[in-house]
Amino acid sequence: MVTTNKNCVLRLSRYKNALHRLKALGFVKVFSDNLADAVGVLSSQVRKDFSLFGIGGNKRGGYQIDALIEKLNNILGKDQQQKVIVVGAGHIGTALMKYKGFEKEGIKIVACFDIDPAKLNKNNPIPVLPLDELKEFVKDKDIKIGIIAVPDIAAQQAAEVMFSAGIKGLLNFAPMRLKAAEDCVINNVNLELELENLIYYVNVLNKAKIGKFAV
Amino acid sequence: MVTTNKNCVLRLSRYKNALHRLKALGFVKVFSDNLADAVGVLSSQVRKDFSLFGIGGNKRGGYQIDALIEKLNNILGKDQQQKVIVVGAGHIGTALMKYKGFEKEGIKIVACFDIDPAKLNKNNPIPVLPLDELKEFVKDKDIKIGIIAVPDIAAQQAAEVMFSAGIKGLLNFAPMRLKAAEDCVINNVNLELELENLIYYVNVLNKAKIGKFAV
DNA sequence: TAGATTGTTAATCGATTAACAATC
DNA sequence: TAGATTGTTAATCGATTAACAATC
Repeated sequence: MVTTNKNCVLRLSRYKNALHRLKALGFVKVFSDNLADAVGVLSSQVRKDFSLFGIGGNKRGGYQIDALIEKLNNILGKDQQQKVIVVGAGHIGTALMKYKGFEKEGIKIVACFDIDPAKLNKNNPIPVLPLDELKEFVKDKDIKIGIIAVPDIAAQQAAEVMFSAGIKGLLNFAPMRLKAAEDCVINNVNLELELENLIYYVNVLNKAKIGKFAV
Repeated sequence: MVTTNKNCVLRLSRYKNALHRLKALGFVKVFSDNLADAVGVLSSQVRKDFSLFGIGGNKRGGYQIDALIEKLNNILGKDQQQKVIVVGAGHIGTALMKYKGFEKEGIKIVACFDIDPAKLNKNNPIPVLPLDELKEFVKDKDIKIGIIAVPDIAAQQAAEVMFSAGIKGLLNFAPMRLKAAEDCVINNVNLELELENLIYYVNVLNKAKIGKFAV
């Protein structure tokens, strides 16, 4: 079997975004070379990625942008609106509910759940409901994707409630590794880790520079 | 020169976090094997990572947890508090300012900057100041790390203001690639991309399952 | 000492890049 | 047709894993 690694799928998203920009500029077809430039990879990488997903172009004619966008949208599940729930109506959960960027990507946060009665609000545009109601809601609406925005201590339990309700993919903002149920995927967004990593590289660059002047 | 890749540095953070947990459980020393279990890698990976950074243990005696934490903290720049600024006092910027998780990692958001006068607030525990004041503030306080939490259209300009003020590392929440200044690092947190990627894998798993039953 | 663990070297694995035949 | 571009195969590169000598 052919291996389609995670980076490859991430690149598909980037190609898709670049294609939208190129289309907006009036382009109708594109070569692997153009797309490579737009995304910052090599053209052979583009062609390789496409061939892994069975996406073909025309020898000497490149790729039709519209058809290409459609194929990528299909692969990435963007041909239908994706409903997502959030667990945790704290600062991050609330920011995500209010964030406008998801809409244009066909992603809609349809509800938030919390255990704190003070945070509940049925009448919000995106309702904030008691965690008890999660299971029924998710089953009813056949939701597959959830976001964890609770404190780390509550995260594993939140994950288990979500898995038992039928959620298959989690985006986890709690700074800890969660155990995934069979057949489920977890992507982690660990802000502390990102900043810590950034600090390391800034320090390294800084030391390299000081070293350069000193030597 | 030895290559210390990005994954390796991320693992150092994970080792450090695992060591804190082990220490809290009363352990004083640890073997590469234990640490590997705790983080979910192989013991040879742990020893390799340590050797890349010149961290040694005792043959047959493992590693002293306290000494190891100290070395990792030193490498990761955690021996001093790291001051960070945020640009953009929107939903995400505000959530980050209120987020409690950074403190225990020695990361402190010291100010936020925005162009919208309505968002300014000098008297906040974390003041929200006009973008005009960023440069002086950053130079004065010798801040090296910044977070971009503005809409994508404003992100590149925000980055340039920050670079020109002396910021060397950016955590970028705007869903677009930014051009980094020489000697600067950018880590991207692209929420749309994370969700899109998650949706792909959930669909793949789902199709695989249906396939399994159908065949 | 015997047994266990490190530190390093060699082997493997997987992803990226280069090369080029096919062909439009 | 000649030239350009795809699609695929082979080469390279880098990271992970395995193996094992050194040694506590």
